[in-house]
Amino acid sequence: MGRVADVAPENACPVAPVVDIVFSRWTTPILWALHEHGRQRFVELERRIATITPKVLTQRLRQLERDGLVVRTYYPEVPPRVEYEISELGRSLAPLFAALSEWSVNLPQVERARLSYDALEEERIRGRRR
Amino acid sequence: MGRVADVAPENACPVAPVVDIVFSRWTTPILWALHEHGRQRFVELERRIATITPKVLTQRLRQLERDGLVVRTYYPEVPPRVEYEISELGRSLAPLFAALSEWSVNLPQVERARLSYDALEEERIRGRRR
DNA sequence: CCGTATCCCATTAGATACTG
DNA sequence: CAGTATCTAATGGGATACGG
Repeated sequence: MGRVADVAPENACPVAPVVDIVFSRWTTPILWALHEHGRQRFVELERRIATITPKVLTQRLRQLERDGLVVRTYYPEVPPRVEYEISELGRSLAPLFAALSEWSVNLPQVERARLSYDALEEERIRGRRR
Repeated sequence: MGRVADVAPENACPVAPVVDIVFSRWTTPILWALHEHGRQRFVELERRIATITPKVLTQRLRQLERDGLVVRTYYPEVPPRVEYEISELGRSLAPLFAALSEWSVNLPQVERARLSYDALEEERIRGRRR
């Protein structure tokens, strides 16, 4: 038996399922908005995230609701009112978001790494032309 | 001045840039593999991740290298040898990965939420047909 | 207000073949 | 071994219009 090939794909990276749930597209700003500003209506989220379209916002909110991270409450008034809030399970993500936020102190270092890499790239290309 | 509209898109969610860097597609299993099994060659990574194609693996490794999270070392031998390892900056992600790993205890709860949601959906649909 | 429906386009990934 | 090149398939998101 090999040391590598017998690792099932899903066991290769145990944190992958969590990433799929929490960091799939658009979910971070949505969860962040709900986490920071509490219970709010559809339009508020729409305005806060600004670049998101209602279609996509709906899709992602449904997904988060299905995963139990967000609670949707519908008030059958005229005009209708819908409010979204983070669930208890969603709130349990707080340490994760805190870790994420703390790591952002390293963003300048990433930026420097990129500049350095791009500079070397540029040099490599010019070297080839000679 | 509004309370919502004047928030710049990039400030709406301060952790978004970190997510883009660390949790873009395929980066999690790659960083995990390097974090868990240390310095290793291209083929080893390829075999470990199994479902990734060499093209995509190359693309993501280049991105991680450019962002300073991974270090690539080329040995001009025949046949050529290339080794990848996590950088110091990459290692600073450890607490983040730990938080992720800890949160995975909640995966069963997510699964239960999904089953519950789907059951209600099914019921709603059947209710409509009557 | 809170979405849905439809169409279209762009990015990304898979398949496959090939090279220094 | 460590990639690159090319083509194609699919997924997802934007624009727009409309409905309960």
